[in-house]
Amino acid sequence: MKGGCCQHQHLPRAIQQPLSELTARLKEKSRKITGPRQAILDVLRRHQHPVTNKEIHAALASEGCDLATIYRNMHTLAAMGMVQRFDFGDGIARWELIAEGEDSHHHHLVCTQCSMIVEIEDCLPEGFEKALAARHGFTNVTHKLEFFGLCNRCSRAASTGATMTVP
Amino acid sequence: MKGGCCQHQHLPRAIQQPLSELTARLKEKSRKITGPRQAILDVLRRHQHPVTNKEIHAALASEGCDLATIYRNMHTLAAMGMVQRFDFGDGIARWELIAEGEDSHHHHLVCTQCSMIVEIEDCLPEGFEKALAARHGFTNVTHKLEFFGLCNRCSRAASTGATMTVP
DNA sequence: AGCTGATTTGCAAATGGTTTGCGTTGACTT
DNA sequence: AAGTCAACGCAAACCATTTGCAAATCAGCT
Ligand SMILES: [Mn+2]
Ligand SMILES: [Mn+2]
Ligand SMILES: [Zn+2]
Ligand SMILES: [Zn+2]
Repeated sequence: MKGGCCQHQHLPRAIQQPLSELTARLKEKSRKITGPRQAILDVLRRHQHPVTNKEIHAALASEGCDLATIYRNMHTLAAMGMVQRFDFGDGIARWELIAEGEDSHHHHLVCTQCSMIVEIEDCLPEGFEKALAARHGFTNVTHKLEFFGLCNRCSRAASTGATMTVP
Repeated sequence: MKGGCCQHQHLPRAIQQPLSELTARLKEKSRKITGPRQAILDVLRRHQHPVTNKEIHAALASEGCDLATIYRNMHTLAAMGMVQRFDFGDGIARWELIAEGEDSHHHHLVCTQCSMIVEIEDCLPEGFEKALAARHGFTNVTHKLEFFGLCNRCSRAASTGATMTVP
């Protein structure tokens, strides 16, 4: 196992954006810069992987706010194009901050055992989606793609029959 | 618009299996052949696209059963490998019958306007998933991939500014 | 700094899909 | 035909998410 506290892979997608830059984007769209809003953005800013509303809520230490406020803000931020929603098929929304003007489209590789997440930059081959759209007469075609499997640690644990410990 | 009542694309995936063959599979796995079970399988048998539990429930005409029974049976059938679950990101489970021994892995192209579904046989290029797994030290990697866009009819309606009528 | 009005929040209740407890029914074995 | 246990119906519970409403807060203006 190579270096660090955990073997989570941190490919920093949205390069750490200063909070000030994020609130500036709020102001541009004439949204109020409230306490909960800043706190939520600050949590997102510090996460490299998609986080659930509940996780955001838990991460709000002192400056906590109501869960409903988080749900409402994620909608607002998504409509503003500041966050992107991901679905891993468990019916729970996950969110990731989007850097200004960034092409946020990407995918993930999720360990079905320990929930470790790896950011994936690979995507469908060039033209794949376009050809598919043309073939079936569709327009504005996008896709959702997520990978699932056993991470290094979990597959080793499974093969040795060791008792799993969720990190 | 080429022939037929609707332009839904029916690429018959699970070739119409006789109900008797389906119940036989139940018997093999020593599961009781009940009324609800047969009715559910019969509904699935007649659908070419993923259906929700609610849709199955509605399709059960006279021989109706409780919604809870459908939920329980879908779990059972999934565990037996007779149905496969699909997720379109709206938090609603959708199910499709799997032919005996069939490789059920496939994807869909969904119209975000009218919910029309097209079955897609294309998949990731050979080796794509394997390479990704190797690169990140994962094993048993699978993926979920669904496409979304505007179908022919809906994109035409959108461009002409016509009032939409959901078929 | 104080006033004002629209936005945002907290709280609690409502939703909607899904799960579960429990007593009863009924499919299948003997 | 009788016994057994899976499966069912019904109602309540669960859980993520949404929503109504009154109170609090932010932003712009005097
Ligand atoms: Mn990501
Ligand atoms: Mn299908
Ligand atoms: Zn893992
Ligand atoms: Zn359509």
